Amino acid sequence: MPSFTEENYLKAIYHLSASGSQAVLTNEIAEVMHTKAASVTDMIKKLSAKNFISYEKYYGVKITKQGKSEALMVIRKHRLWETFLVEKLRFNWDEVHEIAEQLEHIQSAVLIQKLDEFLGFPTTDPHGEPIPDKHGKIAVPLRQPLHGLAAGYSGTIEAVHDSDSNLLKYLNRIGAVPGKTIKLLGKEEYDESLEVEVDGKRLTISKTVAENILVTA
Amino acid sequence: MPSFTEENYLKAIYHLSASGSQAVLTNEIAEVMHTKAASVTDMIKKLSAKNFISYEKYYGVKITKQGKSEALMVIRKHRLWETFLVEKLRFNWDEVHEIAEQLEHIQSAVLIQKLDEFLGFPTTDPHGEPIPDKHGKIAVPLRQPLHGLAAGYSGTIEAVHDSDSNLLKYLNRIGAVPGKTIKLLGKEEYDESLEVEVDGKRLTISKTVAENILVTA
DNA sequence: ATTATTTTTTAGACTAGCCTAAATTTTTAT
DNA sequence: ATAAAAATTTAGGCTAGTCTAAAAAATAAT
Repeated sequence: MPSFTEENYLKAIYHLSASGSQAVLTNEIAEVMHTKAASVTDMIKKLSAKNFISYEKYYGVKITKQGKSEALMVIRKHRLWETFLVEKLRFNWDEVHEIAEQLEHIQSAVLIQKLDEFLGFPTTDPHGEPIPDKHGKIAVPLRQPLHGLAAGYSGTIEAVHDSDSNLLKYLNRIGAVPGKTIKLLGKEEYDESLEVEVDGKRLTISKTVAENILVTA
Repeated sequence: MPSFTEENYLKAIYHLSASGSQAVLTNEIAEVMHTKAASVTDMIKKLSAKNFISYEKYYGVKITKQGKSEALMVIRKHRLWETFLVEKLRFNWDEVHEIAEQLEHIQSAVLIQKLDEFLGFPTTDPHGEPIPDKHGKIAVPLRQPLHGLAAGYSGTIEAVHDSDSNLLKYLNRIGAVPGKTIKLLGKEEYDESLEVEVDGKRLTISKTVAENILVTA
């Protein structure tokens, strides 16, 4: 059974593997884990010995089937708990990430099964991210950052990145939540900010924000 | 903020303080923590430095106001989560202890407040134990082990000790659950087993079991 | 193609929490 | 009252996870 720390590393490596199909680099892991490269090297050796990743010195890391399965279970737990917190305990969507970071490490298969059932087997979490099923199967969402849409086109908001509370508060305020239609009216060349329409209202959003809004065309 | 381990030690010391009004001994702590006396001495020093306990070498340990408050918050969380698991997730009462041992360490005051509200501000957990309120106030239950009742008298079951799954399964089977009336028909001198009546049925229970059933006269 | 820079790994050290073995203090028994 | 036994503490060592500083390898630049 992996430790809390091992689970967090696996999650990070899984996410880094998803974006960018190359091997994952030590410094990339160090960055997202807010730790130093030397610490990452140590952990890499441990995870490698447990066959969660394959590792070649100075080259990088690839996640194994077993490692992916482990990571997906942690992600499943995280997203189910987030759903619980919002749907049942009436948390706002910007308040749940930190708490779910703790809850995702609770060890009990039957707990997660019962929680899933209690929630009515949800398929997405409050930020629109797909919830892996009990076999670790996850729907591959077809979507792109709002920024990638061509001017004049509309999209449906599928998901938003969940870890920044301030971003989520802002998105909530402007009504940019999953399910909503958003129209890209135009791009400003200078700073790549976007002119958009949500809920019949026109507004300008920065490039940074646009990159965190995921839409389907 | 105390670590998981520190919280577990504090809980143990709190419980040991409650029974027996003396100072708590190193070996007593070692026993309930399933650890060695040397390890306990180390931890005692740490908890003492943080003013959760007062400590005199070779004499023993007393819990401070601050330590008691900390322990009561962990107990509050444990009992609220147990209530959640049984009431909402439909766990049996003998399956929740281990999971609550993990959940009790989740750090978020607002989570516990919202959980409490979600559960309708329960005052006792599924085993009949009182749940401390958000200020750490706990109802002092008036009760005694069934074993202490005089022959011929009846009592209402208030609570049962929660940590042994097999005991709980057995108590459930014979109907000895909180709220029920139990009558002590007689004691067997030889092995101190008890003849009792629950649900109109007569049965014999061992001394060990009787000690774990807490009744009010 | 050789030097400079960046990335990664190794070496050595630290804290938390645990252990065993030995020393010390307290308690019990004679 | 002193010896024996039990309880407790100290000393030293272990693993997990982290760090800094230095060494080694890979990449980029001249």
